[in-house]
Amino acid sequence: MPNIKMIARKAGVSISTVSRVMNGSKPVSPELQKRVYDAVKQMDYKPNSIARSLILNKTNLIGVVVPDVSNSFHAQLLSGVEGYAAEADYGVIICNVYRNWDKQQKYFNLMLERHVDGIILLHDNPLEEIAAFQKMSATPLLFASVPVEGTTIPFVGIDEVQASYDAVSYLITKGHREIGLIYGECYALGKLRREGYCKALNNHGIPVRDEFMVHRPSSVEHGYHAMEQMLRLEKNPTAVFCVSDEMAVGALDCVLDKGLKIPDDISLIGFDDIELSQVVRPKLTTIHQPIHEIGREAARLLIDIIETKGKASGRKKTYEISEEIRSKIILNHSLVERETVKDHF
Amino acid sequence: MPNIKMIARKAGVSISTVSRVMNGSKPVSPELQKRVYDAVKQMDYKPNSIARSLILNKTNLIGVVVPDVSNSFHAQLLSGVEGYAAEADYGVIICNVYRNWDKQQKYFNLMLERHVDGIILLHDNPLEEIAAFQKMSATPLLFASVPVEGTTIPFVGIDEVQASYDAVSYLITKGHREIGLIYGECYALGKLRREGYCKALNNHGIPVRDEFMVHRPSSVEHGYHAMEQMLRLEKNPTAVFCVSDEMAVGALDCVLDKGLKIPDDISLIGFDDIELSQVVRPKLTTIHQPIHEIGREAARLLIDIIETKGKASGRKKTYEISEEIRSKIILNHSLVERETVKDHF
DNA sequence: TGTTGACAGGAAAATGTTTTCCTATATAAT
DNA sequence: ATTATATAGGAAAACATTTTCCTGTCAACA
Repeated sequence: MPNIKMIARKAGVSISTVSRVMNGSKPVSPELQKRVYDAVKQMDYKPNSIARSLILNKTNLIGVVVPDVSNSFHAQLLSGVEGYAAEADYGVIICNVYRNWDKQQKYFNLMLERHVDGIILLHDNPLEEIAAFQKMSATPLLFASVPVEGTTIPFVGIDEVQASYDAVSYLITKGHREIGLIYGECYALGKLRREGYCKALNNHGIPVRDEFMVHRPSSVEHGYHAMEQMLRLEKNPTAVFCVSDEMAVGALDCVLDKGLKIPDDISLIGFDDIELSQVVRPKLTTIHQPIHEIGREAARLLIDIIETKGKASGRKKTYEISEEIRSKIILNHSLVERETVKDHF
Repeated sequence: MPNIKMIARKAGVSISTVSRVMNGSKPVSPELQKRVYDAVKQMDYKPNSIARSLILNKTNLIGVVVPDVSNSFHAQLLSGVEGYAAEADYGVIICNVYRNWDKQQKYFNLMLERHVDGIILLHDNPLEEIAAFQKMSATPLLFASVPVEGTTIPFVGIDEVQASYDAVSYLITKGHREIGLIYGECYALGKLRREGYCKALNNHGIPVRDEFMVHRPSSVEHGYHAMEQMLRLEKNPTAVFCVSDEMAVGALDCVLDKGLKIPDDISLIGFDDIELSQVVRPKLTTIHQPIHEIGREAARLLIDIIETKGKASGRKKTYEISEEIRSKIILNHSLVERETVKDHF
């Protein structure tokens, strides 16, 4: 692979000139420009981004810390991130923590060593770890899809409690009054979605009943078990709100296995609108999250922060303000009616 | 962030000594070692991997070129890759070509600029592009899950024709003689799986009929349409082999929509055993690929090649041999019987 | 005692860029 | 004509490492 020195020699100019031509960082006479371009083309020169990174202190790399890439939701989000990042000439490196939060520390160190320009977090990190990280490095962080409370770290996602509220209100509108909740163990998400659930019940004068709320890790299998537990109650709910489609699918399986019909015996509503929900029979009514879009916006905002931060290294004031302004992006959710909810009057 | 110089100063030793202690590249007296370790701990020093990469000409980064990360199959494979890579201290950067093969070129350039240590390809690349790439750089390549013919590039995956053969033989064993094939547009995969299909029919004295083979891009939706087309035949097949679970799920949907029963009216068998296949009703009988494992093995083999290559830069002979030996890893597939295939005698 | 060898550790080169600093030339202004 | 100014372009520093080369000390051996 040719390097800048070889190009300089071939074009009969100095190294500086080649650099200037490549980056347009200072005017160069047309004559020399041409000589350089010719040499570049002939030798198929590509600047070594490592050397660049070293001196510019910028890697054009962002890290995505993801609980589990093989999970449909995360994969889709990741795809959104990658899409925008690629357009903006950033590379994406993935840190799959396999829902094993201990790995987090290892990955944080890795990202520090690699001098990633920014990090997108896809799960609710313990705030102490975040704080510890921020103490060590100024690398911008951003939460996507998981709104962690008690931090000023930028966020992009949807209004979780409103979305849950909408889901449950919809069930109520359809005449349901005994409404179960199956929610996940993710602290941030679980709490907010449960909050929306309770709020909806309260606003419609329906008492919140503890036995109607079951709480499991988010997965198809746990959704199944959660529903099993729910069906052991003396009186079944007529509708169940599952806080993720994964769990909803498991719950659906369980209901069918018990010989009950959906939506005739029990209505079901999910959350996320992942691919699964359209494929399952009956098709799942659910809250749609613009997952891909969340990923894209997350990348956009993060890169924005990275670049304004870079520019403003002299004048700090302006940067902080502009970051503050755009530090929370809430995208629209929607309810998509499919086949798992039925009137109940 | 502290650098090696600061550590050296703090420990009262030379830069070289710090480096030697960090890497164990040359013996250092216990006394100085301790001084260095203390300084490292106190200042929380982490070697800058960029500077390292620059001088060692090694990034510990591998690229994965993936048609579509949000696709369940690819996401799972990626997760396998990342898993092994992380253990071996490699980072994974993703190149999502969105099934848009033009982006390929852009990504190849990007990887060259970034000096990735190796690349895993997850789709059947035009061989000319590969050849062009190899002309420009010695970066090791590897195909995972897609066996491209006519190249010596290492491969990790399953025996595609045998697997298809097994699927179709299974249907035949169950008494089916009119067996449809829905296969994808991916050239390498489509060709091999079709080959297995034909071979199975031939070996059992069943004529291959053109109208029983329909050919569409691989997706749920296209699976649906493919099945629609198949059902317009004067005489329907009694069983259909879909060359991917995605298509099978679409096909299943279509059959159900037409008011037919699965497996009573039509048997269906898929390929891949992605998450979907267990969640769909009836549950899909399919060929299981060890997807995650393929990813892991791909990463393992690639990294192996990278490292032996690095070591052997002096003596080239041994490297080439050892690479040749292990350049194709075929993992075991299996047939998983679920609910979409029924006897037909 | 003098010579050889092993070996710990430092100085400096090398990696491939960008950018600062400087020089020399050309243009404009007095 | 002389000075001032802009500007094209080169030399070299800087980035954070690893590694080669060298020096000096100490032990072993003749």
